[in-house]
Amino acid sequence: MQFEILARDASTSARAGLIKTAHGVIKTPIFMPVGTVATVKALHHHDLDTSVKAQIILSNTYHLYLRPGIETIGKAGGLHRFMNWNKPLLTDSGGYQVFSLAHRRKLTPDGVTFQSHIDGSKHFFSPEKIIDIQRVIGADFIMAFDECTPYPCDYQYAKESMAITHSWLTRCCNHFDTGKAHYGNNQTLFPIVQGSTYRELRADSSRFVSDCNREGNAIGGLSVGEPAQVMYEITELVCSILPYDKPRYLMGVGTPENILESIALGIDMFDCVMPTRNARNGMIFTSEGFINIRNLKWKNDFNPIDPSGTVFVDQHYSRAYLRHLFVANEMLGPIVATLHNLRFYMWLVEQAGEHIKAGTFGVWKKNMIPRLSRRL
RNA sequence: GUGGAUGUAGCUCAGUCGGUUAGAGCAUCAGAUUGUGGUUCUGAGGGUCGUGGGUUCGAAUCCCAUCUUCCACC
Repeated sequence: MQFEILARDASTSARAGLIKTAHGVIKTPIFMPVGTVATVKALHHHDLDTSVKAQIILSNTYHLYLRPGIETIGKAGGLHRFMNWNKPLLTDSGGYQVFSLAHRRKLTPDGVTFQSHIDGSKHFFSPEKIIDIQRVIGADFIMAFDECTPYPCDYQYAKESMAITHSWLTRCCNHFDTGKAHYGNNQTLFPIVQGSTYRELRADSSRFVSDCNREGNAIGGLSVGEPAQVMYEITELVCSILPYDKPRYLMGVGTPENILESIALGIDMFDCVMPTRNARNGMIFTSEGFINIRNLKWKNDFNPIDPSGTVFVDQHYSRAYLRHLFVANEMLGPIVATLHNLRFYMWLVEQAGEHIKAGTFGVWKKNMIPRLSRRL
């Protein structure tokens, strides 16, 4: 993996660049659609590629490990071949899922025992095992095993949790460095900064992560319920410590507003379920605000879904029709909404990149923020 | 015509021995959703208990009349 910064904004810490991987080049800042179980729900690959213009998608170690199982992924020749997606992939380590989904989990310094949310079967994840699994999956970007602390989180717990995450990180790096990729293409391991909302812990964790000297770094444990202002303050602090010349990935963020604000703080990579999950529940994000397409006020609105949208469904279908699809519980509703929302998110980060290169990012962002967060 | 059954929210139905402000599912309306358990989750509006009398401290509930719908038999 190689990272090149092409331009930086004068009025903020935003930057635009390129990440080169074995499966293609990614323009940053980038939004990565979430495809938890080796599918971006509601879309087939052709639309994801040519309509959404996704450059990289994210999948999940915990989910793939439980189903279909690592043996199947290995026999397929890795996840790229299994799902026939030839662009870059990133896998989350499963740290987040073990704590948000699994039952009866038990955390020890060695790792985590837990029961599957699918069938209750018992499993054990250690840093070494998570690396081994992600080697078999074979994504271009793989994540260290961590604990994502909840919010609020008391200081003592956050400190102890961070210490465990750091020890796991050291083991992840050692195991990663003594192994090699299975399918000939290089993989890169991103460590994750934790430390909850405590500046002192976040600074410690940022230094620890920086000292791992990996090709890129991630920030975890944010957007878990804390006020947006707290998230921005922590992100700013962490970005001031993480190396400037490596990609920074803010995990799990966020709303369109969150993304623009975080780009301004120096973040290059994002992933979030919001555009896809909310699409399936009828929430449409646009450059003029967001709409709940199920609302009665759209019943006889025959205007395009998004007049300024950049994907064919935006002009091809009316709001009244999309509302009808949702009210009738037709599967085309979530398909159209997901296609729209993901393309909007991609458009948003593409625009951010263009404005950074043109030197107009600060003004553009200031103009966009109040429009993005209003309800239509 | 006779006998039986039926009637409670927009729909389908609960409602105990007569006892607090008559409930549920669906539908409607609105809200939520941040490293995806999402056809999900939360909330709201909606009632002359067919109608009219009666008994009772108190009736969706018991009694009488009447109307509706359905079934059976003449």
